[in-house]
Amino acid sequence: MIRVLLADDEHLIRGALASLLALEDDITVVAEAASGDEALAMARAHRPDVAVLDMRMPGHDGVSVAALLREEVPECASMIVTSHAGAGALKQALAAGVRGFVPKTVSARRLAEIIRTVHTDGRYVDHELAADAIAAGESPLTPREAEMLSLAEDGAPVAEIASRAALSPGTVRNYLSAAAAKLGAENRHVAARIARERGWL
Amino acid sequence: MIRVLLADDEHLIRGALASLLALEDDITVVAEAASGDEALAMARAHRPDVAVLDMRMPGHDGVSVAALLREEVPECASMIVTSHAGAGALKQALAAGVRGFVPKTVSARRLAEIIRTVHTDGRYVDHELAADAIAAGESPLTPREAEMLSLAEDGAPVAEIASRAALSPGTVRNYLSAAAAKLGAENRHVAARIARERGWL
DNA sequence: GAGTCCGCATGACAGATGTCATGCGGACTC
DNA sequence: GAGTCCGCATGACATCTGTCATGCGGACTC
Repeated sequence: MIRVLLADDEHLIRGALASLLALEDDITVVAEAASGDEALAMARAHRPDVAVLDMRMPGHDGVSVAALLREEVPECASMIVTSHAGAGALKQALAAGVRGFVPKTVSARRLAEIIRTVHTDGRYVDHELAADAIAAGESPLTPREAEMLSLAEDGAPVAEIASRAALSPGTVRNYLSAAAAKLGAENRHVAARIARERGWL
Repeated sequence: MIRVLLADDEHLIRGALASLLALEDDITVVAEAASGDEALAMARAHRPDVAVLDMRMPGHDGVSVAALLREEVPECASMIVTSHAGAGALKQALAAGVRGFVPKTVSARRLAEIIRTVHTDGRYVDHELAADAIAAGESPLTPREAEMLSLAEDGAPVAEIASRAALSPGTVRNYLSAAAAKLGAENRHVAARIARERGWL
Protein backbone atom coordinates (compact mmCIF):
# COMPACT_ATOMS: atom_id res chain seq x y z
CA MET A 1 0.00 0.00 0.00
CA ILE A 2 1.43 3.36 -1.05
CA ARG A 3 0.90 6.06 1.59
CA VAL A 4 0.44 9.46 -0.03
CA LEU A 5 0.58 13.06 1.25
CA LEU A 6 -1.48 15.51 -0.77
CA ALA A 7 -0.59 19.22 -0.69
CA ASP A 8 -2.56 21.81 -2.65
CA ASP A 9 -4.01 25.08 -1.43
CA GLU A 10 -7.02 24.70 -3.69
CA HIS A 11 -9.51 22.86 -1.54
CA LEU A 12 -11.61 21.88 -4.52
CA ILE A 13 -8.74 20.15 -6.25
CA ARG A 14 -7.25 18.58 -3.17
CA GLY A 15 -10.55 17.03 -2.18
CA ALA A 16 -11.24 15.86 -5.69
CA LEU A 17 -7.79 14.34 -6.01
CA ALA A 18 -8.16 12.55 -2.71
CA SER A 19 -11.42 10.94 -3.72
CA LEU A 20 -10.05 9.90 -7.10
CA LEU A 21 -6.95 8.34 -5.59
CA ALA A 22 -9.13 6.57 -3.05
CA LEU A 23 -10.53 4.54 -5.94
CA GLU A 24 -7.10 2.97 -6.51
CA ASP A 25 -6.62 -0.22 -4.52
CA ASP A 26 -2.94 0.23 -3.73
CA ILE A 27 -2.95 3.93 -2.79
CA THR A 28 -4.07 5.60 0.46
CA VAL A 29 -4.06 9.32 1.13
CA VAL A 30 -2.75 9.54 4.69
CA ALA A 31 -2.58 13.33 4.97
CA GLU A 32 -3.71 16.52 3.25
CA ALA A 33 -2.21 19.98 3.47
CA ALA A 34 -3.26 23.40 2.20
CA SER A 35 0.11 25.15 2.44
CA GLY A 36 3.80 24.46 2.19
CA ASP A 37 4.35 24.69 5.92
CA GLU A 38 1.43 22.43 6.64
CA ALA A 39 2.77 19.92 4.13
CA LEU A 40 6.11 19.82 5.97
CA ALA A 41 4.43 19.32 9.33
CA MET A 42 2.21 16.56 7.96
CA ALA A 43 5.14 14.81 6.32
CA ARG A 44 7.10 14.83 9.59
CA ALA A 45 4.14 13.42 11.47
CA HIS A 46 2.95 10.80 8.97
CA ARG A 47 6.16 9.99 7.06
CA PRO A 48 4.36 9.14 3.78
CA ASP A 49 5.89 7.20 0.87
CA VAL A 50 5.06 9.81 -1.73
CA ALA A 51 4.37 13.54 -1.43
CA VAL A 52 2.23 15.00 -4.20
CA LEU A 53 2.91 18.75 -4.11
CA ASP A 54 1.34 21.66 -5.92
CA MET A 55 3.85 24.14 -7.30
CA ARG A 56 2.16 27.33 -6.13
CA MET A 57 1.18 27.32 -2.48
CA PRO A 58 1.16 29.85 0.34
CA GLY A 59 4.17 29.56 2.62
CA HIS A 60 6.83 27.40 0.99
CA ASP A 61 6.21 26.51 -2.64
CA GLY A 62 6.25 22.95 -3.90
CA VAL A 63 9.90 22.95 -4.90
CA SER A 64 11.24 24.20 -1.58
CA VAL A 65 9.02 21.75 0.29
CA ALA A 66 10.52 18.97 -1.82
CA ALA A 67 14.04 20.16 -1.03
CA LEU A 68 13.34 20.22 2.71
CA LEU A 69 11.58 16.86 2.64
CA ARG A 70 14.60 15.30 1.02
CA GLU A 71 16.63 16.09 4.11
CA GLU A 72 14.05 15.59 6.81
CA VAL A 73 12.07 12.63 5.44
CA PRO A 74 14.48 11.01 2.97
CA GLU A 75 12.37 7.87 2.48
CA CYS A 76 9.58 10.04 1.03
CA ALA A 77 9.64 10.61 -2.73
CA SER A 78 8.41 14.02 -3.90
CA MET A 79 6.50 14.81 -7.03
CA ILE A 80 5.16 18.11 -8.33
CA VAL A 81 1.75 18.59 -9.91
CA THR A 82 1.25 22.00 -11.42
CA SER A 83 -0.84 24.07 -13.76
CA HIS A 84 1.82 26.74 -14.27
CA ALA A 85 4.12 24.54 -16.26
CA GLY A 86 7.27 26.28 -17.43
CA ALA A 87 10.64 24.83 -18.36
CA GLY A 88 12.18 26.93 -15.61
CA ALA A 89 10.03 25.43 -12.91
CA LEU A 90 10.89 21.94 -14.13
CA LYS A 91 14.61 22.65 -13.95
CA GLN A 92 14.35 23.98 -10.40
CA ALA A 93 12.23 21.04 -9.35
CA LEU A 94 14.69 18.47 -10.66
CA ALA A 95 17.52 20.31 -8.93
CA ALA A 96 15.57 20.03 -5.68
CA GLY A 97 15.45 16.25 -6.05
CA VAL A 98 11.88 15.97 -7.25
CA ARG A 99 11.23 12.61 -8.90
CA GLY A 100 8.03 13.36 -10.77
CA PHE A 101 6.80 16.45 -12.59
CA VAL A 102 3.39 16.51 -14.25
CA PRO A 103 0.97 19.17 -15.45
CA LYS A 104 -2.59 19.06 -14.18
CA THR A 105 -3.76 18.17 -17.67
CA VAL A 106 -3.07 14.47 -17.06
CA SER A 107 -5.91 12.11 -16.17
CA ALA A 108 -6.39 10.69 -12.68
CA ARG A 109 -5.60 7.19 -13.89
CA ARG A 110 -2.31 8.44 -15.27
CA LEU A 111 -1.53 10.26 -12.04
CA ALA A 112 -1.97 7.05 -10.08
CA GLU A 113 0.43 5.27 -12.43
CA ILE A 114 3.00 7.99 -11.99
CA ILE A 115 2.68 7.82 -8.21
CA ARG A 116 3.49 4.13 -8.45
CA THR A 117 6.47 4.80 -10.73
CA VAL A 118 7.85 7.43 -8.40
CA HIS A 119 7.31 5.16 -5.40
CA THR A 120 9.38 2.34 -6.91
CA ASP A 121 12.41 4.63 -7.23
CA GLY A 122 11.49 5.60 -10.78
CA ARG A 123 11.31 9.02 -12.29
CA TYR A 124 8.66 10.60 -14.45
CA VAL A 125 8.72 13.90 -16.31
CA ASP A 126 5.99 15.03 -18.66
CA HIS A 127 7.24 14.66 -22.23
CA GLU A 128 6.10 18.02 -23.47
CA LEU A 129 7.68 19.86 -20.57
CA ALA A 130 10.90 17.92 -21.00
CA ALA A 131 10.94 18.94 -24.66
CA ASP A 132 10.46 22.57 -23.66
CA ALA A 133 13.32 22.37 -21.20
CA ILE A 134 15.62 20.83 -23.80
CA ALA A 135 14.57 23.41 -26.36
CA ALA A 136 15.36 26.21 -23.89
CA GLY A 137 18.81 24.65 -23.52
CA GLU A 138 21.57 25.83 -21.25
CA SER A 139 21.69 29.41 -20.13
CA PRO A 140 23.96 31.59 -22.26
CA LEU A 141 24.14 34.08 -19.38
CA THR A 142 27.17 34.50 -17.15
CA PRO A 143 26.51 34.34 -13.38
CA ARG A 144 26.79 38.10 -13.07
CA GLU A 145 24.41 38.71 -15.95
CA ALA A 146 21.84 36.40 -14.43
CA GLU A 147 22.22 38.15 -11.06
CA MET A 148 21.67 41.58 -12.59
CA LEU A 149 18.63 40.34 -14.50
CA SER A 150 17.02 38.96 -11.37
CA LEU A 151 17.64 42.25 -9.59
CA ALA A 152 16.16 44.07 -12.58
CA GLU A 153 13.11 41.81 -12.60
CA ASP A 154 10.83 44.02 -10.52
CA GLY A 155 11.48 47.10 -12.64
CA ALA A 156 13.87 48.84 -10.27
CA PRO A 157 15.99 51.66 -11.77
CA VAL A 158 19.61 50.88 -12.55
CA ALA A 159 20.91 53.06 -9.73
CA GLU A 160 19.18 50.89 -7.14
CA ILE A 161 20.41 47.67 -8.73
CA ALA A 162 23.93 49.09 -8.73
CA SER A 163 23.82 49.96 -5.03
CA ARG A 164 22.36 46.56 -4.12
CA ALA A 165 25.06 44.78 -6.08
CA ALA A 166 27.75 47.22 -4.91
CA LEU A 167 28.75 47.98 -8.48
CA SER A 168 29.12 51.02 -10.66
CA PRO A 169 25.91 51.92 -12.53
CA GLY A 170 27.87 51.69 -15.75
CA THR A 171 28.86 48.12 -15.02
CA VAL A 172 25.31 47.14 -14.26
CA ARG A 173 24.13 48.68 -17.50
CA ASN A 174 26.81 46.76 -19.29
CA TYR A 175 25.72 43.39 -17.92
CA LEU A 176 22.09 44.08 -18.59
CA SER A 177 22.89 45.18 -22.10
CA ALA A 178 24.91 42.03 -22.76
CA ALA A 179 22.13 39.86 -21.35
CA ALA A 180 19.51 41.59 -23.49
CA ALA A 181 21.65 41.08 -26.59
CA LYS A 182 22.10 37.37 -25.86
CA LEU A 183 18.37 36.97 -25.35
CA GLY A 184 17.42 39.05 -28.36
CA ALA A 185 15.48 41.45 -26.16
CA GLU A 186 14.90 45.14 -26.75
CA ASN A 187 15.59 46.16 -23.17
CA ARG A 188 16.30 44.74 -19.72
CA HIS A 189 12.64 44.40 -18.81
CA VAL A 190 11.78 41.99 -21.58
CA ALA A 191 15.15 40.31 -21.13
CA ALA A 192 14.29 39.57 -17.51
CA ARG A 193 10.93 38.12 -18.53
CA ILE A 194 12.45 35.87 -21.18
CA ALA A 195 15.17 34.61 -18.85
CA ARG A 196 12.62 33.86 -16.14
CA GLU A 197 10.41 31.94 -18.55
CA ARG A 198 13.26 29.76 -19.73
CA GLY A 199 14.42 28.97 -16.23
CA TRP A 200 17.68 30.86 -16.55
CA LEU A 201 17.28 32.86 -13.37
CA MET B 1 -32.23 18.47 -12.10
CA ILE B 2 -29.53 21.06 -12.90
CA ARG B 3 -27.68 20.31 -16.13
CA VAL B 4 -24.08 21.47 -15.89
CA LEU B 5 -21.30 22.08 -18.45
CA LEU B 6 -17.79 21.74 -17.05
CA ALA B 7 -14.90 23.51 -18.81
CA ASP B 8 -11.32 23.28 -17.57
CA ASP B 9 -8.20 22.41 -19.52
CA GLU B 10 -6.75 20.56 -16.56
CA HIS B 11 -7.98 17.03 -17.08
CA LEU B 12 -7.19 16.08 -13.50
CA ILE B 13 -9.38 18.78 -12.08
CA ARG B 14 -12.18 18.48 -14.58
CA GLY B 15 -12.52 14.77 -13.97
CA ALA B 16 -12.33 15.18 -10.25
CA LEU B 17 -14.92 17.91 -10.29
CA ALA B 18 -17.25 15.83 -12.40
CA SER B 19 -17.11 12.90 -10.02
CA LEU B 20 -17.66 15.14 -7.01
CA LEU B 21 -20.65 16.86 -8.59
CA ALA B 22 -22.03 13.46 -9.54
CA LEU B 23 -22.51 12.80 -5.83
CA GLU B 24 -25.07 15.60 -5.63
CA ASP B 25 -28.61 14.37 -6.28
CA ASP B 26 -29.86 17.41 -8.15
CA ILE B 27 -26.85 18.04 -10.40
CA THR B 28 -25.81 16.25 -13.62
CA VAL B 29 -22.73 17.02 -15.66
CA VAL B 30 -24.00 16.84 -19.23
CA ALA B 31 -20.80 17.94 -20.98
CA GLU B 32 -17.11 18.50 -20.41
CA ALA B 33 -14.70 20.69 -22.36
CA ALA B 34 -10.93 21.21 -22.28
CA SER B 35 -10.80 24.54 -24.07
CA GLY B 36 -12.79 27.70 -24.59
CA ASP B 37 -13.80 26.77 -28.11
CA GLU B 38 -14.83 23.31 -27.09
CA ALA B 39 -16.89 24.78 -24.26
CA LEU B 40 -18.78 26.96 -26.73
CA ALA B 41 -19.46 24.04 -29.05
CA MET B 42 -20.64 21.86 -26.17
CA ALA B 43 -22.89 24.60 -24.85
CA ARG B 44 -24.51 25.05 -28.25
CA ALA B 45 -25.11 21.32 -28.56
CA HIS B 46 -26.30 20.54 -25.03
CA ARG B 47 -27.74 23.88 -23.89
CA PRO B 48 -26.91 23.35 -20.19
CA ASP B 49 -28.45 25.27 -17.29
CA VAL B 50 -25.14 26.28 -15.78
CA ALA B 51 -21.66 26.58 -17.31
CA VAL B 52 -18.79 26.19 -14.85
CA LEU B 53 -15.79 27.79 -16.56
CA ASP B 54 -12.13 27.92 -15.67
CA MET B 55 -10.58 31.35 -16.10
CA ARG B 56 -7.41 30.31 -17.91
CA MET B 57 -8.01 28.03 -20.87
CA PRO B 58 -6.51 27.60 -24.33
CA GLY B 59 -8.58 29.28 -27.05
CA HIS B 60 -11.08 31.64 -25.49
CA ASP B 61 -10.65 32.26 -21.77
CA GLY B 62 -13.47 31.80 -19.29
CA VAL B 63 -14.63 35.39 -19.40
CA SER B 64 -14.95 35.63 -23.16
CA VAL B 65 -16.73 32.28 -23.28
CA ALA B 66 -19.21 33.65 -20.73
CA ALA B 67 -19.75 36.76 -22.84
CA LEU B 68 -20.42 34.71 -25.97
CA LEU B 69 -22.68 32.26 -24.14
CA ARG B 70 -24.79 35.10 -22.90
CA GLU B 71 -25.72 35.91 -26.48
CA GLU B 72 -25.86 32.45 -27.95
CA VAL B 73 -27.32 30.44 -25.08
CA PRO B 74 -29.04 33.05 -22.94
CA GLU B 75 -30.83 30.53 -20.70
CA CYS B 76 -27.46 29.24 -19.53
CA ALA B 77 -25.96 30.91 -16.45
CA SER B 78 -22.19 31.24 -16.41
CA MET B 79 -19.90 31.00 -13.43
CA ILE B 80 -16.12 31.24 -13.20
CA VAL B 81 -13.93 29.00 -11.06
CA THR B 82 -10.33 30.10 -10.93
CA SER B 83 -7.05 29.74 -9.11
CA HIS B 84 -5.60 32.99 -10.43
CA ALA B 85 -7.92 35.19 -8.46
CA GLY B 86 -7.29 38.88 -8.90
CA ALA B 87 -9.63 41.80 -8.44
CA GLY B 88 -9.14 42.64 -12.10
CA ALA B 89 -10.36 39.29 -13.32
CA LEU B 90 -13.44 39.57 -11.13
CA LYS B 91 -14.30 42.96 -12.57
CA GLN B 92 -13.99 41.72 -16.14
CA ALA B 93 -16.04 38.65 -15.35
CA LEU B 94 -18.92 40.62 -13.86
CA ALA B 95 -18.87 42.94 -16.86
CA ALA B 96 -19.23 39.87 -19.10
CA GLY B 97 -22.41 38.86 -17.29
CA VAL B 98 -20.94 36.11 -15.15
CA ARG B 99 -23.20 35.25 -12.20
CA GLY B 100 -20.75 33.40 -9.96
CA PHE B 101 -17.09 33.88 -9.24
CA VAL B 102 -15.24 31.55 -6.88
CA PRO B 103 -11.63 30.63 -6.20
CA LYS B 104 -10.66 26.97 -6.31
CA THR B 105 -10.05 27.09 -2.58
CA VAL B 106 -13.73 26.41 -1.86
CA SER B 107 -14.93 22.93 -0.98
CA ALA B 108 -16.92 20.75 -3.37
CA ARG B 109 -20.00 20.97 -1.17
CA ARG B 110 -19.82 24.74 -1.31
CA LEU B 111 -19.39 24.66 -5.09
CA ALA B 112 -22.56 22.63 -5.44
CA GLU B 113 -24.46 25.15 -3.33
CA ILE B 114 -23.18 27.97 -5.47
CA ILE B 115 -24.21 26.18 -8.64
CA ARG B 116 -27.73 25.98 -7.20
CA THR B 117 -27.68 29.66 -6.28
CA VAL B 118 -26.55 30.68 -9.74
CA HIS B 119 -29.13 28.41 -11.34
CA THR B 120 -32.00 30.04 -9.47
CA ASP B 121 -31.12 33.45 -10.90
CA GLY B 122 -28.95 34.30 -7.90
CA ARG B 123 -25.45 35.66 -7.84
CA TYR B 124 -22.45 34.65 -5.83
CA VAL B 125 -19.08 36.32 -5.50
CA ASP B 126 -16.40 35.14 -3.12
CA HIS B 127 -16.24 37.52 -0.17
CA GLU B 128 -12.49 37.92 -0.08
CA LEU B 129 -12.29 38.67 -3.78
CA ALA B 130 -15.11 41.18 -3.49
CA ALA B 131 -13.24 42.88 -0.66
CA ASP B 132 -10.12 43.05 -2.83
CA ALA B 133 -12.06 44.57 -5.68
CA ILE B 134 -13.58 47.19 -3.41
CA ALA B 135 -10.19 47.93 -1.85
CA ALA B 136 -8.69 48.44 -5.30
CA GLY B 137 -11.47 50.96 -5.96
CA GLU B 138 -12.15 52.76 -9.17
CA SER B 139 -9.35 53.37 -11.60
CA PRO B 140 -7.75 56.82 -11.25
CA LEU B 141 -6.49 56.49 -14.82
CA THR B 142 -7.96 58.35 -17.75
CA PRO B 143 -8.90 56.21 -20.79
CA ARG B 144 -5.83 57.35 -22.67
CA GLU B 145 -3.53 56.62 -19.77
CA ALA B 146 -4.91 53.11 -19.43
CA GLU B 147 -4.51 52.58 -23.18
CA MET B 148 -0.87 53.66 -23.11
CA LEU B 149 -0.18 51.45 -20.12
CA SER B 150 -1.59 48.40 -21.82
CA LEU B 151 0.52 49.11 -24.89
CA ALA B 152 3.55 49.53 -22.62
CA GLU B 153 2.82 46.27 -20.85
CA ASP B 154 5.09 44.04 -22.91
CA GLY B 155 8.11 46.31 -22.53
CA ALA B 156 7.97 47.93 -25.96
CA PRO B 157 9.98 51.15 -26.42
CA VAL B 158 8.05 54.41 -26.38
CA ALA B 159 8.62 55.03 -30.10
CA GLU B 160 6.72 51.86 -30.99
CA ILE B 161 3.86 52.70 -28.64
CA ALA B 162 3.67 56.16 -30.18
CA SER B 163 3.42 54.81 -33.72
CA ARG B 164 0.81 52.23 -32.74
CA ALA B 165 -1.29 54.88 -31.03
CA ALA B 166 -0.60 57.43 -33.78
CA LEU B 167 0.66 59.94 -31.23
CA SER B 168 3.76 62.01 -30.68
CA PRO B 169 6.39 60.20 -28.56
CA GLY B 170 6.31 63.13 -26.17
CA THR B 171 2.58 62.71 -25.62
CA VAL B 172 2.97 59.02 -24.93
CA ARG B 173 5.72 59.75 -22.41
CA ASN B 174 3.44 62.26 -20.78
CA TYR B 175 0.56 59.83 -20.30
CA LEU B 176 2.84 57.13 -19.02
CA SER B 177 4.45 59.55 -16.64
CA ALA B 178 1.08 60.71 -15.32
CA ALA B 179 -0.08 57.14 -14.89
CA ALA B 180 3.08 56.18 -13.03
CA ALA B 181 2.64 59.15 -10.71
CA LYS B 182 -0.98 58.24 -9.95
CA LEU B 183 0.04 54.65 -9.20
CA GLY B 184 3.10 55.61 -7.17
CA ALA B 185 5.34 53.69 -9.55
CA GLU B 186 8.96 54.44 -10.36
CA ASN B 187 8.57 53.90 -14.10
CA ARG B 188 6.09 52.74 -16.71
CA HIS B 189 7.00 49.07 -16.35
CA VAL B 190 6.02 48.77 -12.71
CA ALA B 191 3.07 51.08 -13.34
CA ALA B 192 1.76 48.66 -15.97
CA ARG B 193 2.13 45.74 -13.57
CA ILE B 194 0.31 47.52 -10.76
CA ALA B 195 -2.55 48.61 -13.02
CA ARG B 196 -2.93 45.08 -14.38
CA GLU B 197 -3.05 43.60 -10.89
CA ARG B 198 -5.77 45.96 -9.78
CA GLY B 199 -7.90 45.36 -12.83
CA TRP B 200 -7.48 48.85 -14.21
CA LEU B 201 -6.45 47.74 -17.68
C1' DG C 1 56.24 31.06 -20.29
C1' DA C 2 53.73 33.28 -24.17
C1' DG C 3 49.52 33.69 -26.36
C1' DT C 4 44.67 33.62 -26.30
C1' DC C 5 40.15 33.60 -24.61
C1' DC C 6 36.55 34.86 -21.45
C1' DG C 7 34.32 37.00 -17.50
C1' DC C 8 34.42 41.09 -14.54
C1' DA C 9 34.50 45.96 -14.16
C1' DT C 10 34.72 50.96 -15.54
C1' DG C 11 33.74 55.56 -17.76
C1' DA C 12 32.52 58.36 -21.98
C1' DC C 13 29.07 59.20 -25.28
C1' DA C 14 24.67 59.05 -27.91
C1' DG C 15 20.07 58.13 -27.69
C1' DA C 16 15.85 56.97 -25.10
C1' DT C 17 12.99 58.28 -21.13
C1' DG C 18 10.59 61.08 -17.74
C1' DT C 19 9.37 65.92 -16.17
C1' DC C 20 7.72 70.32 -16.95
C1' DA C 21 5.33 74.41 -18.87
C1' DT C 22 2.01 75.31 -22.23
C1' DG C 23 -2.16 75.39 -25.22
C1' DC C 24 -6.69 73.65 -26.96
C1' DG C 25 -11.41 72.25 -26.50
C1' DG C 26 -15.46 70.02 -24.19
C1' DA C 27 -18.35 69.71 -19.86
C1' DC C 28 -20.08 71.55 -15.90
C1' DT C 29 -21.37 75.34 -12.52
C1' DC C 30 -23.28 79.64 -11.46
C1' DG D 1 -22.15 83.63 -21.25
C1' DA D 2 -18.16 83.69 -18.17
C1' DG D 3 -15.42 81.06 -15.30
C1' DT D 4 -13.47 76.81 -14.03
C1' DC D 5 -12.04 72.22 -14.32
C1' DC D 6 -10.31 68.23 -16.66
C1' DG D 7 -8.63 65.34 -20.34
C1' DC D 8 -5.93 65.43 -24.62
C1' DA D 9 -1.86 66.71 -26.96
C1' DT D 10 2.78 68.83 -27.86
C1' DG D 11 7.78 70.21 -27.56
C1' DA D 12 11.92 71.63 -24.68
C1' DC D 13 14.94 70.16 -21.18
C1' DA D 14 17.32 67.30 -17.70
C1' DT D 15 18.04 62.71 -16.45
C1' DC D 16 18.38 57.91 -17.12
C1' DT D 17 19.62 54.00 -20.07
C1' DG D 18 22.12 51.32 -23.46
C1' DT D 19 26.34 50.97 -26.46
C1' DC D 20 31.09 51.15 -27.08
C1' DA D 21 36.15 51.13 -26.29
C1' DT D 22 39.18 49.88 -22.81
C1' DG D 23 41.71 47.49 -19.04
C1' DC D 24 42.52 43.76 -15.56
C1' DG D 25 43.10 39.06 -14.13
C1' DG D 26 42.24 33.99 -14.14
C1' DA D 27 42.07 29.65 -17.04
C1' DC D 28 43.40 27.07 -20.74
C1' DT D 29 46.39 25.70 -24.84
C1' DC D 30 50.69 24.89 -26.97
